[in-house]
Amino acid sequence: MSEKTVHATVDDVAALAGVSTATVSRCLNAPDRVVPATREKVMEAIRALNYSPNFGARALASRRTGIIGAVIPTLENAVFAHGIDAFERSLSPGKFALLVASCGYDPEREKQQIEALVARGADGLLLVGFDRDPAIYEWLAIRKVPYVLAWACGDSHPYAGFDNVAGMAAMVRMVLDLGHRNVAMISGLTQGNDRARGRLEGARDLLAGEGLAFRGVAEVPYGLESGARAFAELMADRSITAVICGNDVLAAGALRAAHRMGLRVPRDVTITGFDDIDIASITFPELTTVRVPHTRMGEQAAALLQQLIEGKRGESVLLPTEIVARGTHAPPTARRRFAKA
Amino acid sequence: MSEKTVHATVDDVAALAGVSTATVSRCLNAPDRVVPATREKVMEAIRALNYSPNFGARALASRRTGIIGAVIPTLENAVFAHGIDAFERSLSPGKFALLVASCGYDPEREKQQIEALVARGADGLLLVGFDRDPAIYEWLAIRKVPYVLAWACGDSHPYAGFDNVAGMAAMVRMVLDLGHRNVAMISGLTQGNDRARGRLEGARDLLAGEGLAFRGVAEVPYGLESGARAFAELMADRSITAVICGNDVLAAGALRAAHRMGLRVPRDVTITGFDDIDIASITFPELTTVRVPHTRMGEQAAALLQQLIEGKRGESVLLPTEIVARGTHAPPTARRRFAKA
DNA sequence: TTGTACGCGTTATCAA
DNA sequence: TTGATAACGCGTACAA
Repeated sequence: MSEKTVHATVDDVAALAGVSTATVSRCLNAPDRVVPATREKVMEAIRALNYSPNFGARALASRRTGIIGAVIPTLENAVFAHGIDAFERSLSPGKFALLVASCGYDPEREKQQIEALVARGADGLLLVGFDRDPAIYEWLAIRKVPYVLAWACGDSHPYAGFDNVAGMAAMVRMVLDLGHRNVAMISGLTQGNDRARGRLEGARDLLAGEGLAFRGVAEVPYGLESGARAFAELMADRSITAVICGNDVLAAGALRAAHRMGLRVPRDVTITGFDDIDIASITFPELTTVRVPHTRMGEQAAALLQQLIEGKRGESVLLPTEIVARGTHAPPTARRRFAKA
Repeated sequence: MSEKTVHATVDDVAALAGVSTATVSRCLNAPDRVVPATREKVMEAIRALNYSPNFGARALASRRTGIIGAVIPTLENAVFAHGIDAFERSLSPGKFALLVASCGYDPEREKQQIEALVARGADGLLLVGFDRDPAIYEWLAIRKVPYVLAWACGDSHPYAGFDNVAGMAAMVRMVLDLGHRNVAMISGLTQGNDRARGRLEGARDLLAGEGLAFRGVAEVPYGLESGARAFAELMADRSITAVICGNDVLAAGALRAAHRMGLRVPRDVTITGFDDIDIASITFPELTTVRVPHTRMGEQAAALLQQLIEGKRGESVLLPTEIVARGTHAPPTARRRFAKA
C-alpha cells in the first residue's frame, strides 16, 4: 500500500478516507446517498490517490459499460459523418461513449460488426436502415440490447429517421410539375441498402401514378465519377430532359459530366440530388436537392437510444425532409424536348 | 444450469464439453495450446450454448479491453471523417474496436475526452496534432497509455502524419514562381490548432525568405461562408492577386465569393486550398490545392498504434504532401497587377 | 495437454 | 447513513 503503485483501488481510497469500499462506490455512483461530510473526505482521498475506477471491474459488477455502438456503412459518406458526429455530441458526457464500426455497405460485415460491438459490451446500438436479416433482430431481442435505427423510418422498430420514399416522391413530383416527361434516374446500389431502394421506388411509384415510367435507370456505386459515367450513358437517349439522382454525390458527378458534354444545366437538363450535404451548395449551378436533417436526426437518435437504455420507453421520431430548390432545375426546353437521336 | 438462461458462462461451456474452464479459456485465447479433439468439443459446446465471453470479466482479468480511443475536433470536417474511417478499417478486426470522441477544437474538452476514454479502458489513443498541455502527456506516460498523433509531425512523440509547414510553403513557392507578389491568406483559427498555425507560418516564413509579407491575413472559423466573407474583405485591397487558404473549405468559400464579386478565377485572382478533399474537385474551376494522404495516414496510424499497444516499438511515419495543380491558379494579370484602389 | 484455484476491482445486498 | 461480504465471469500461475 505504501509502494508507489500506479493504480489506486477502492480499497486504497476507503482506507485513506477511513470508510468502507461501499461508501466509496456510493460516492461515485449515488452521491446523494452519502452525507456531505463523509463524501468530502472520500473525494479528497480520491484526488490524493489520483484514483479512477477500473473499467473492467465496474462493467463486470454493474453489468453495463456506458458504451454505445454504431455500425455505419462508411464515414467517407458525409451523410453518416455528420449524423454520427451529432449523435456522439448528443451522448450524455461522462455517461456514454461511442464505439463506431463501419461495414462498407456489406450486410454480412454489418452482422459481424454488430456482434463485435455487443461482445465488447455495448449497452445499446445505432444502426442504419431497417432492412436486415431478421435473425439479427431476434438475436438483439434475446440479448436484450436496445437499438435505434436511423436514416429511414418504419413501424417495426424504434427509429429516428426520415422517409426516403416520400422525400424522393416529392422531388419527382416537382420535376413533373415543371413539365418534364422524359425522366431518368441514377440510383445508388440498392442491394442491401433500403435507403437507396426507397428512393428509387419512391420515384418510380410516383411516375407510375402519372402513367409514366423512367426513360432509363442506372444503378451505380457511390462516387463522383460513378455518377458522371452513368449520366453520360443515360443521356445517349436524347429525349431525356431530367435526371433524378439518388444522392448529392451522384448528382454532382452528373453535373460534372453535363459540363463536359457541353450541356447547360438547367437549360438543357434538370439534375436533382438528395441529402443536401455541403457539396450541394458548391457545385455550379448549386444543386436542387432534398434536404435531410442529418444533424437533428443524430441528436434525436442519441436521445431516444439513451432513453431505451435507461429502461424508459421512447417514441420514434420522424423528421421531415424538404425540397431545396436551387439552380439545377427548370422546365424542359424545346431543344431537348424535341431533340432527335 | 438447465434453466433457459440468456447468458452462458465459461462454467456452462466447460460443463457441457466435459472439460475445465481453463481449457475453454484457452480455446478462445490460445487455440494452439489445446489438442484439436478437445478444442472441437469445446467449440461445439460454445455454439450450442450460444456462448460469448463477458466483456467486463475479460477486461478485468486480462487488464486490457481491445478498445482504442480517438479524440478528434469533429467528424464534420471531411479530413477527419476520412482519416478516422481509414483508421477504423485498419484496426485488426476482432482484436480492436474504435471509441471516438469529438472535442470541437477545444483543448479543455479534448483533455476531458482523453480522460474519459482512458477511464473507459482504452488500450491506446489516437490524437490530432502535437500541441497540448504537457500535463496530458505526463499523465498518459504515468498511466502507460500508448498513443499516436496524426495530421502533423514532430520528433517529440510517435506519429503518423505530414508536414503542414512544408506543405504550405511548397504551395506559396509555386504561387510566387507564377509571378505573384501581392499575396493574402485566409487561415483557419490558430488558437489551440497547431495544424492551422503550421500552415500559416509555413506560408509566412516562405514569403519572408523572399523579402515579402502578406498583404493581408484573415484568421477565421472553419466554414464555407466564413471563407467567403474573409475573401470579400481581403479583396478590398485591389492590389492582391493571390489568396492562399488554410484549407479547401475556406478556399471553396473564397471561390464562391469571387464569383459573386464578378471576379474570374484564376484570371483575376489565384486561390489555393489545402487537403484535397472531395469538394476540391467539384468547385468551378477545380481547386488547386495541397494533397494530403488522409487515408494512408489513417492506415499507418492504426498500424503504428497497434504495434505500440502490443509492446513492440514502432517507427513514426511521415507522409508526403503534394501540390495538385488544377484550375484556380495562374500568373497575375495586368488587370489586377496594376489595379488601383 | 489439462485441471485446480485464486485474483482481478467493483457493485449490490443485507444488516446494523 | 454506513459497513461487511458475496457475487460478477474470466485468465492464468501452478500443479498434475
